[in-house]
Amino acid sequence: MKILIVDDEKDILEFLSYNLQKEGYEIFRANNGNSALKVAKKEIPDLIILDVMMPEMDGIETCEKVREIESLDSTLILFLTARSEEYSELAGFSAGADDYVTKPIKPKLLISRVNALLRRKGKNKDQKLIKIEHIEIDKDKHLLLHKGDSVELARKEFNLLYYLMTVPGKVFTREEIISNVWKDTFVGDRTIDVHVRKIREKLGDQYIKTIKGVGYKFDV
Amino acid sequence: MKILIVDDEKDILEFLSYNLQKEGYEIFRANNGNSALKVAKKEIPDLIILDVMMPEMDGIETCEKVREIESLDSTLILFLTARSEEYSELAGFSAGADDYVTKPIKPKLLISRVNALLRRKGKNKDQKLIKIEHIEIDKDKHLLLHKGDSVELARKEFNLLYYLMTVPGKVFTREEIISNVWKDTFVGDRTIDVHVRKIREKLGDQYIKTIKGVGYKFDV
DNA sequence: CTTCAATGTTAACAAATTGTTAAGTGTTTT
DNA sequence: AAAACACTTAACAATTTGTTAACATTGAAG
Repeated sequence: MKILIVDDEKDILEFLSYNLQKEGYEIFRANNGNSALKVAKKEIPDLIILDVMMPEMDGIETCEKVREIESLDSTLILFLTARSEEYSELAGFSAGADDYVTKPIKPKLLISRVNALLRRKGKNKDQKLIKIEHIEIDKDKHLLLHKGDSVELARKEFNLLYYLMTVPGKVFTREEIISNVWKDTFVGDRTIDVHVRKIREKLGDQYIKTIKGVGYKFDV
Repeated sequence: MKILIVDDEKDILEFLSYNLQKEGYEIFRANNGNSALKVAKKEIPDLIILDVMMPEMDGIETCEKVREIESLDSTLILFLTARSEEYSELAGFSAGADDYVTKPIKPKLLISRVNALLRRKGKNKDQKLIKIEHIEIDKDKHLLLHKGDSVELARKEFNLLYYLMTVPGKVFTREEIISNVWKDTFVGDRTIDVHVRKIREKLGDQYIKTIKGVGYKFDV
């Protein structure tokens, strides 16, 4: 698993490299947007960790450019941002980010987010059982456990939730959701909302988060 | 272990009976295809040794008819054939044969083949016993125990329940069920429902659970 | 703080899926 | 040969699921 870390501060670059290397990831670094794009094209990383605040080309802009590169369309992007910065979370997501971590960085949190994001790509590729904190979903058994209790979901609700959980933290656009959960049938936008609502009714509101203008994501 | 030997030559019938009886098998005989079918239906042998070349109904035809009899679906069939005969090995196997021995018969070879075939059948015996809580199912003995009481299921009902119990909790789609329990015959969707209903009638409703839009699963 | 597009909510309706019964056919047992 | 049993299907009932329309609410941008 390759991770490209992009930050203009050497200390942070060091710090993140060290922590993620310990987890067994192969690390590449860049200290500005242009260099990041060059390395990314060459190495095709599985994940890019992007500092939002950088001189010249900032994280948002870099993200947008990455998203225009076809060979990188399965690469995930995670933003680092200071809580105080004027960049809104929304701007990041609508630029195509999959997740977001605020500075100051807590290594354990970051690593768990990175692991969650990359869950699908490694040996767990076709994993049909996903556990995230106190939520457990088993596709084969069509079973959803919430804090130990079994929760019954209808087929579409189940498939939708399962799809969101395949990459926790990642924002799925409506387009992605429709093409994956509905395959070939065409349905209106409100249909997704209704299903999301039904899942929230049964599981609680906190798990499926709406990113207005972008899509939905599963997060604990 | 019961073996039915079918040949129109009395000498061969004698010869084989003698040799296999020595091995401890219970032997039945028939000197033509029709008589073979009659005996087989009554005795349900574990193995049928069939001469391919017989007057009236030949071995291939007899084999095909045996394969149509449901109560004989776990019976093995071994063909005897002269090397010079025009019957191809392929024809035998596609009729549903499990093994093939050419004449002239070498007793040692035949016995070792018979032992091998029946050992394999016997071996599966142990693997085909599944216990889940207070339900116990034994495929070879065709036996189902529910809280210590024996419950009688018809063949298809039994096979269906057994199949669901091979992976408790897993949801099996109708497709999976049909291709595994019905093999090559094509039946309507309602057929599965009816069998499920009959099992529920005898065992109680709680064990086979319907996952609407997905399939059925066994769960305690 | 107002505006407006995006999303949330509800209830009604449509569609899909499964359950049930009974009847026909074939097989096994008596 | 009759009776009992097993299997399948058709027809219909019951239930669940999926979708939409209509309207309410939200929240980001100006």
